[in-house]
Amino acid sequence: MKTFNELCYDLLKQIPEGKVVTYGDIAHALNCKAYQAVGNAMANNPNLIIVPCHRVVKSTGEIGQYALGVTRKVELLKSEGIEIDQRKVKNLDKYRFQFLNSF
DNA sequence: ATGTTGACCTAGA
DNA sequence: CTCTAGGCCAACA
Repeated sequence: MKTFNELCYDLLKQIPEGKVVTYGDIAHALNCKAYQAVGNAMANNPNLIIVPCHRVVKSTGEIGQYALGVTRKVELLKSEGIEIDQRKVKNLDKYRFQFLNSF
């Protein structure tokens, strides 16, 4: 049994380019409400290259945080074609990626 | 086993 | 819209 964090990384790896998700979405995909645990998984940041942690934002549309800094996170998101207003995602629902089967 | 922490969420004022 | 308070879950010391 992989840890909750590993599951989070798996889900993140499923996120395609130009798509973003919220911490709550990841938790919901795991049929749980461990929003904080998801954030903790990102904070652990085991594999920043393999896991696109930069595609995870808050439910309010704010960027949240990033290991390399919020600025770098915004740059990456904008590089993927996502419209961002300084520090908030404009059409979050438009770029929202919905996980299919988490089981 | 208990307590603290964290890249959070929701609701109420 | 902004601010405050409570809750929620897993990982770690």
